[in-house]
Amino acid sequence: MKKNEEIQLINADQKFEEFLKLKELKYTSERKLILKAIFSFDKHFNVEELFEKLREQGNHISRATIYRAIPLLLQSGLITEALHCQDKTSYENVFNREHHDHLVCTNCGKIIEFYNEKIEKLQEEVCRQHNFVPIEHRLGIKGYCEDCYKKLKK
Amino acid sequence: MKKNEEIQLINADQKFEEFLKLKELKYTSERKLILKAIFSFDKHFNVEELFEKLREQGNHISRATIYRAIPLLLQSGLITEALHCQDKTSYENVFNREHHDHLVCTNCGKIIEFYNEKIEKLQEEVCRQHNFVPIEHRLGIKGYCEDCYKKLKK
DNA sequence: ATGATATTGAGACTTAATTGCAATGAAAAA
DNA sequence: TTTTTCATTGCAATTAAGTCTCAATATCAT
Repeated sequence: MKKNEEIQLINADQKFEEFLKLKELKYTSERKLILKAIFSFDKHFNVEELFEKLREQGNHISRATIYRAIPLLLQSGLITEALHCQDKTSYENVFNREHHDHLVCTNCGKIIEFYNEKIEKLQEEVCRQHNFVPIEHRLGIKGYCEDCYKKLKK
Repeated sequence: MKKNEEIQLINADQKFEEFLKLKELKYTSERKLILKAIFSFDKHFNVEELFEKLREQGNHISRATIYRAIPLLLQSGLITEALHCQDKTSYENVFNREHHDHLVCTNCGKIIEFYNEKIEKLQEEVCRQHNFVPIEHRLGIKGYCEDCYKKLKK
């Protein structure tokens, strides 16, 4: 684990602990290990991958426990549900990362992240117009990445 | 069925037929009935609702057939997968309807549609910057609608 | 250290979605 | 119109994600 990842994990750990305390829930060793495993992914993961990763790390934690931890991690804001790419629900570690939106290539699956300040502002404006209080948003644009488009044109 | 709905159905019918012909597939009576049933929904539906609707209309069409028709309808552009609101996958009839994005209340499930020209343009710009060719996009903002926010504040 | 209670693991269960297969039906070819 | 081909259908079996139950266990406030 890289140095800065380690620091992030410690901070995430704290945040999760505070969240759990607030809800009068317990910060069990299983939950600690799950959080740690999440940080060993580059970014995206699904439940099955998380289960496998934990086993690799020598910790057998039941799927049920993982499924039960997910809503807590979502609520605490440490992860979010990722763009519904294929079949399985997948999640994204978003702790201490900037918000961003996605361009998803429907051909090769490549994901390009982007952030556009103006779009963000306009969204806030739309919410105000409808007296809507936003929590989070997700913008996904499906299409063809440069390489795939070239291939397909041939 | 209202007059304009009828006309839309006829056009959708044509579009679906063309699509199937192009793929050397058959436009069966079952597929016709499924399309008709979709048009009798205000807009959103899921497979179970579609199955029920068909039964109400006196047509017993098996779930398998419906499940097999869905990808074709998606590919033909007559429907799209709707914002993943709760558990079941739901779809949206988008034939001849203006594109729009969604505000989704996480408390009561209410969906507010909106369209913002500037956001659309900015998205196109982002795509150009990344040499990305968009097919479709989806923007969903989760949060609290006016009523629910008032209730929660109390 | 103790006790109240949240949490865990295992496996049964639920439910959405897919698949195999024999019978059927659409539509191109004759 | 009839024949022929092969996509399509319905049913039931199957898969797979996710949830639930319950006895045993672990956490944490006191």
